[in-house]
Amino acid sequence: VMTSSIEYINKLRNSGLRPTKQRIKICEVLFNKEVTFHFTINDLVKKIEKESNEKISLATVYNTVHAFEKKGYLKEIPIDSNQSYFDTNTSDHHHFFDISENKLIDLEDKDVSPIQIQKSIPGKKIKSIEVLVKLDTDNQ
Amino acid sequence: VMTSSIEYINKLRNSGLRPTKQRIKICEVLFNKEVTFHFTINDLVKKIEKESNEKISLATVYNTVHAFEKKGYLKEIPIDSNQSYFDTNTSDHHHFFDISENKLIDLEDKDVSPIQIQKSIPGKKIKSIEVLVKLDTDNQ
DNA sequence: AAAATAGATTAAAATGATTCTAAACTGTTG
DNA sequence: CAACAGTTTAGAATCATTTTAATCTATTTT
Repeated sequence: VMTSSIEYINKLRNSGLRPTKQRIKICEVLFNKEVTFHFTINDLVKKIEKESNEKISLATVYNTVHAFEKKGYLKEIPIDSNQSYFDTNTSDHHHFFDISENKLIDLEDKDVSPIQIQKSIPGKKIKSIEVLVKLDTDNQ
Repeated sequence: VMTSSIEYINKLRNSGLRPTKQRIKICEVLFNKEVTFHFTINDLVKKIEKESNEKISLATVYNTVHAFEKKGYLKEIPIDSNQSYFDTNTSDHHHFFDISENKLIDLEDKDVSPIQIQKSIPGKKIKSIEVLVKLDTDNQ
């Protein structure tokens, strides 16, 4: 899916985010793909450096990723780690986490039986349900 | 459940861990309760300071918690956060995470419908399945 | 179209959780 | 008791992330 930067500019403006050079570049790296993917901030910085000549400050990458997350263009995936993982696939779905390779793999909704929670806490409502299936090498 | 330190000494010895003064104290703080609970390293340090007069080095607390986790006496719960959460309840169960209060709540096995994963990855086997249900304040 | 302003970017410093280091200490074994 | 391996410790180091405060830029106002 080749998306022209005009579309990103509109997307950003419509979200109340100024379409800066840096944000447009980050949109291109994140969303100008036919496939969704998982990344850490560190991965993203490397991807940006690789796919463009301009250097973007680390603080800007953090700011932008958080802004995009807040707008719902990215999802953060909680993993047992001290690093944040993000997903450009913002649809409702769960994950495998391959421990030996430190890699996330999407589980489609059809791959996981529907989850029902029979307990509720007064005054609280469910915001999300996330399943993380950890995988290990199978040396049987 | 009042457990005497003799039992912890045996538990530690049987696990190949030397029963040091510090480890026994940490056992008392973690396991000498009729209820299980969740904690961060920071919580635990405060608990130790409160429940005893001896000061334990932060490095020792980290070492011991990781040693206990490896032995299966503690479980780490992955949360979207930069802090590690641990659980003294090592049985198979899932969690609520109350976002506004930053607090974990146990879900009993009966509270969650059985989860089946229909996808498999060659050469990998499932090590764990964890459900995290995020809760938000219900201001309807 | 220039001026004003609100928002964004930046490098560098600060923070905070966690890990490492290397020296002193202690439980265990012979 | 001596010797050894495993532990503890304070403090330094590390690493991801956030903050700071100055500079810059997109948008709005004039």
